Amino acid sequence: MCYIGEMLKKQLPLLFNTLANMNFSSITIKDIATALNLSVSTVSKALRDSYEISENTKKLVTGYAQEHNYRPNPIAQSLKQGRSKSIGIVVSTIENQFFSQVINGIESVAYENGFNVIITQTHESYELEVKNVGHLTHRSIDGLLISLSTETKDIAHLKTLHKQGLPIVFFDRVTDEIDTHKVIADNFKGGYDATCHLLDSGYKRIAHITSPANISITKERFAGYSKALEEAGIAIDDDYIKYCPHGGRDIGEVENALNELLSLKNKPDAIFTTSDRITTTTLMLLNRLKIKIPQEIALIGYTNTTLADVLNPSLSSVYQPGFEMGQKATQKLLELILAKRPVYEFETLVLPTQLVTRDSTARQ
Amino acid sequence: MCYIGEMLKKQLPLLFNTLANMNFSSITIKDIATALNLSVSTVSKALRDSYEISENTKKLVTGYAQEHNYRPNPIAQSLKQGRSKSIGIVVSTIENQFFSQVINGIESVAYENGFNVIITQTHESYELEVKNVGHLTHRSIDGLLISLSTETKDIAHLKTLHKQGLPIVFFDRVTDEIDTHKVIADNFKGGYDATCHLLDSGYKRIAHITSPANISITKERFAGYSKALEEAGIAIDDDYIKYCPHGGRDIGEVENALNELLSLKNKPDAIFTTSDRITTTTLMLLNRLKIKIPQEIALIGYTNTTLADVLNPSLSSVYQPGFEMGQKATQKLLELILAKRPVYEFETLVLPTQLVTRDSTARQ
DNA sequence: TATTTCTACGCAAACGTTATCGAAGAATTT
DNA sequence: AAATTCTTCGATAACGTTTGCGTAGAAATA
Repeated sequence: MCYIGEMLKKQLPLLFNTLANMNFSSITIKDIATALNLSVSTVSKALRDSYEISENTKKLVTGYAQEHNYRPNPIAQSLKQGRSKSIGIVVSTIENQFFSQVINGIESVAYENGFNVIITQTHESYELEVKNVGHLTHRSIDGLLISLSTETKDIAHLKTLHKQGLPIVFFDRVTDEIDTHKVIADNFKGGYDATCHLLDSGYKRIAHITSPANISITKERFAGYSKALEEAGIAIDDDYIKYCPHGGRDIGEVENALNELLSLKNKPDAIFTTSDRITTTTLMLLNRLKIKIPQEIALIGYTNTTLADVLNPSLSSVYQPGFEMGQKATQKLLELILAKRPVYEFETLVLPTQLVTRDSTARQ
Repeated sequence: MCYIGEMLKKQLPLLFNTLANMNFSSITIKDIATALNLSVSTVSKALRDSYEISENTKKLVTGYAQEHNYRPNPIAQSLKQGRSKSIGIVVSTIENQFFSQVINGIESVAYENGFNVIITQTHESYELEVKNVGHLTHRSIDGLLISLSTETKDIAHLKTLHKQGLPIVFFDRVTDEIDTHKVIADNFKGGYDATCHLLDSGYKRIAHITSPANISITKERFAGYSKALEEAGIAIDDDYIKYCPHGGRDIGEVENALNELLSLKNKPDAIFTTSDRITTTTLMLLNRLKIKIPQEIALIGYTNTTLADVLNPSLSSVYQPGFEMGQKATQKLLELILAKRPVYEFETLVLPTQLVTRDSTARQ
């Protein structure tokens, strides 16, 4: 029909390319081919340094490519090769500094290996987790890094993918039901150390506000807490254990837990909290209630905020190596992705936590 | 060659699909076509509800598709349509709560409209900014949301893309040199309000620790600071203005700024800081130096940390509507992306900041 | 010189879509 | 009954790559 239009299109491919379909990846292999009077396959092979191509034409092609800033279209490559060179991440929320540190670790390793990352957030919702995982896999990720949401009890959505062969590495909140690499902090020791520290500082009625019991970190940290109490000859009091259904996502659930603790006949003299949000929210609520820390109640908790030092009072905390966790998890995932043959040997890396004692647990 | 292998491949496409090329997007249009004895084009049109297809076959196809959980391969769609339904984000670091709040706003709007996001971080490095923008555009993003790094002075890398027609929306740290939509906080008013508050509280020697002068937010906030002082009849003292080259990325630069202020003959009695990192680092350093806040020096700063209330002392701050900024910026970007014809009318949205006064600026 | 092996390149198919066009048969109009 | 229009579908090309295979000519061997 529009002959002149077609003519122009042939002569000015670049112009029309940018104006028409908004694709900014400059020139294509085809452009190079026509410019150098070669076939696309020759150009492709030259760029990939194939033995089939002479040194002369290789130089010709790579020269022209560099000059015109050629970069292969990753979408086309993904389609052809069936892999996208990108990995999916599922965390509860990046507003949590622990997770943003993990993500920084992930990125550092991923970028180094030519992979890019796609970050999704569950906001502690099972439904969103399923949805995100679905989105990610349909965007053709090569592998998945996931920390389960607090709501997640059924992991069928992940089992299916795992069976289909999608490389998955769990970090932080893991599951026993899938056999693959996992990277976690030493949650048992974190809970144990925190509780021991409280005991050593003279506290005896130690409460525990934590995430739902179904997620791994809750159980592991609780186990450490229990062990420390047991060693000190103190019985576990169920009244002292409070669970926040959403891991502290809502202030209300922490408020309820705290109120229940404060209305006990035998009020706790110390609280050990897990999860960043629960910890900082508890601190805020205690301050709001004008309850002196640590004089009336001591507080120690898991948190990765860089502000622990400058909180009121400065907050004793269990710090997790988030950045390192991200790095390690990504390394293990890349091992799976790049493996020539199926991997059947999996390991669980346990990274040390760090107890930092500050004013909120000062000895009375 | 391997006839039996080929036979199997035809009969068990799904199995081989998953085992061979690791693509998990279940079945393809072709699978549906062969299963229903239709052509691929018919199936494609049926799925897209084309008028060319009878209701009968439409039902047949969509039924089969649902049953077998068909989902179009987004990679193939991207390649075909020249757009990827994804938008790129460039921020300094997601560890900064302000930016993670912005990102949450971005995601909320993007997902609602079927777009996914790719987040990249500059860590305040110009080099990384250029690199990230390059990566993003070559991954065929449909649009870009960017807050410039503190190091960025030359924006040639963005000008080129903008000229080529890539939809770009700036937020937070913007530039005059590119005419497009921008979403910023009312930085002038933020600086003005903060300074007025200090003046009202009786402080007179007000220092200012801020980001490099080349980025927009620095200038705007400084203008507000200046205006407030001017109205109060106080001359601007250059000795009181300190710039942190990396916006507080390194403790050292904040430490230098603070030391210089503290060694002045006429020490400031209050400090107004910009940027989350500078603010919290200043607080930490003052505490470390055992300088009483606000008795010796008052402190107010830009920060979006949810912990301002519970810092020691609780921190007066200028809060920016991060989530809303992300939402607005994404809405404007989607307008550009989805526009039928080129857009030439651009606007700059200015969102109100919120001054929250707390103990760190209490009246003396 | 006649045959074989290299060397260096092009053809064509494929990845999963979408879109243009042509066409067979049915339904409608003249 | 003949001509036209609808309806419904399929063949084909295209997006930008990669790759197996075929092959022309040069080089090496017999």
